[in-house]
Amino acid sequence: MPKQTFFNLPQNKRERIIAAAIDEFAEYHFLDASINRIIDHANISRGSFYQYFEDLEDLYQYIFQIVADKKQAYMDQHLMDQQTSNDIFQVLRKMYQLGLKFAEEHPAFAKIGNHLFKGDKQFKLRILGEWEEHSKQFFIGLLKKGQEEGTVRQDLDLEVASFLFYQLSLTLTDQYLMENDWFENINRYLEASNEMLNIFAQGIRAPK
Amino acid sequence: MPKQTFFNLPQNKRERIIAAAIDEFAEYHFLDASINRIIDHANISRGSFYQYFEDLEDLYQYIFQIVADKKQAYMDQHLMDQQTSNDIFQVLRKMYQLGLKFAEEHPAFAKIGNHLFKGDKQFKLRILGEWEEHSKQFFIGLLKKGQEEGTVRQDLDLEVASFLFYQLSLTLTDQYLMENDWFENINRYLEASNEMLNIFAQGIRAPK
DNA sequence: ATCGCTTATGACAAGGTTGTCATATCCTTT
DNA sequence: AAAGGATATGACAACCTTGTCATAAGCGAT
Repeated sequence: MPKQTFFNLPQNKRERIIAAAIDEFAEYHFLDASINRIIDHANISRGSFYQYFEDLEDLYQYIFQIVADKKQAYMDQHLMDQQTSNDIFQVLRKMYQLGLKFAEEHPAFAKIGNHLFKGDKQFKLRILGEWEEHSKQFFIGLLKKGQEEGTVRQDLDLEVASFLFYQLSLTLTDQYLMENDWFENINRYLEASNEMLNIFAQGIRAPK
Repeated sequence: MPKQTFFNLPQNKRERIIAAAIDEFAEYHFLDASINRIIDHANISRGSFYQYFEDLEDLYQYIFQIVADKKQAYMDQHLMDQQTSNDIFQVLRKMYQLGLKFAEEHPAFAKIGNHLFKGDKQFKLRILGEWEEHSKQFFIGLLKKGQEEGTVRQDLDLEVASFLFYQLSLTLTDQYLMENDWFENINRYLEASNEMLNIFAQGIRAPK
């Protein structure tokens, strides 16, 4: 957590620092980020930085919390507005869509997340803690529900399917943020996510 | 390409340097690798390094070529030994399997490739050139053949399916090399790759 | 053994990084 | 206005990085 001094700062200065940090962490993984670039960009002195934060990781955790909150709020908001259909295929479709749209609307935030997921495993664990495990369990729960309702094959390996859904949503966002890697534009990515879910749906659906 | 001096070296010294470089590039992406660590590990002086190589990228390209050749040979060898079935699902299954087994048998090599695929896009392009595009076209060709034979749905978006196959093989290897991320051991990964292909197969197969 | 080519060496410059600290400035309260 | 606490500053040490270069050592042929 940043020191009290940071929160005493005039709003505009605080925001300048936050903006500089977001830019830095969007471009570089935490382990490659530089305090020098941040203080240059934010126009504060080296000494000040250490008056506000313990070190770079202190700042990173603060920024990452902002990102995580933003994404959480985004998902909550948009998953609500349309009444949550009980169809698990609908839920998954919506999640993929929202993931991509969040990346489109908040590329810097998305890039920060992306660096974290792609980069050093130790660091990822330190920042995310149990989050990834929860996420995995969420997917498994969703699929289990599908099995109980009879819409998902009984013999499906839920762990594997959950791996598929989770990893592919990360890959999709990653590729999108990479810019013109596989697909041309956001719409093609949305199309692709849809088609992928069609494949999955047909692939895991119970036979009639 | 390394300078002539390097190739004039006594074999054992050359191999010491290659081994040190492989270790370094297996642990760190090229952009994070350090000449200092390599020369320490190889027990040569700083000056010697520059007598053998233009710079670190010169060495990297040399090492990467070794890795690429090794993998190519591995694939060729094992795709041959069992007569190549014409079934595209069989081919894909075998490719996933071999990818994982190569990573198991040659973890350092696999890690080097992995760093390349996960890391900086500019650098990846510089090293791989058109390779990724060829790879993509290979998958598309495979699927197109399936469509012509009537085993793959006509309305399948081949670009998306190809994305799926390509990215997932990378993800699978990546997760395996990360050690005990999703699945416990190599066998569980092989199982997972099989189950994933079952899902895909059912997902893209033409209706009877 | 001396000449000459090849190889080896580590000190060095120039640039980057982080964290500290003595000093200066600002601002509020008295 | 003066005192005192909070904030700002940039020089500095310590450590890393890369690439160069003058010098030294090895080694084969004459």
